[in-house]
Amino acid sequence: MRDPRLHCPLTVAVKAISGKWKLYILSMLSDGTPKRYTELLKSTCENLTEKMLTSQLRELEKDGIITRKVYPEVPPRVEYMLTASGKKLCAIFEPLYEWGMEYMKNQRHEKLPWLEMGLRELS
Amino acid sequence: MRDPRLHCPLTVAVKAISGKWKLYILSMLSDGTPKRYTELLKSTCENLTEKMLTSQLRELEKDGIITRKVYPEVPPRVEYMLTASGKKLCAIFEPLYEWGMEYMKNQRHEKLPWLEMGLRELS
DNA sequence: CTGTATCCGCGAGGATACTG
DNA sequence: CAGTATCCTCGCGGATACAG
Repeated sequence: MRDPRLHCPLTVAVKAISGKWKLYILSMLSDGTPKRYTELLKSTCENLTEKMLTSQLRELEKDGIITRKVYPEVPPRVEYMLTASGKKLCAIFEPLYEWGMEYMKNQRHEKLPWLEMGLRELS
Repeated sequence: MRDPRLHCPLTVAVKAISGKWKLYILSMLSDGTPKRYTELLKSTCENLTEKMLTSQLRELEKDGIITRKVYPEVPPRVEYMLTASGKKLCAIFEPLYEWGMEYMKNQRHEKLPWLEMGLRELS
């Protein structure tokens, strides 16, 4: 907490979504239906490892963006979903998404199979 | 460009503002008046080094978010300002800023001298 | 099924010195 | 004034193995 940038709400907000897999997780949860651990782990073709998924989920939970619900069953079941704060956050993604579209057009990134894997458009 | 996340406009947008000093620079430029190199370097109490400032400015320029204008004078003068794209980006910061405020309230980060140094509120 | 526990490589970011 | 050029540190993220 020495870094005075962390006293800026804007910086804090950006940091909260800057983890490598956080946008992916958030986009998965943004449809409102709870998702299980394995569900999140498997629905990306990339090698999102268990350690990474867990660490990102823990940070999002600590930041009050998602909730973690454990069902006392065998085998264990854990579901993740957005909090009210997390839903507000996802709502802000829309204009950012639009900006990113413009950006990519201008930068002429290679032809766009953008959303065909994992990262879905936020409704 | 192997990372398929980079095909997602949202991810791309967040990456574009994720450099350590980019929000600081953008907030400095957001009032519309051009800023000189030294001006940006000095107006933070933290040790933002020349190398860091330069690299962040270069990336923002490459991403079409800011422009760099060199005046052929002695001593040299260089001014940075937001592009149209950069202004659109800064406009999106407002809701993010608001979200960050709520976040900080809930997290009870230490009492708030947030903006007293460097990072100013975006108008 | 849903996680920890280690170990490690790599690259963003930092310190310092030098320059047109 | 407005930058390069080097070198180095540090921790994020990845690979793999193990556990309740």
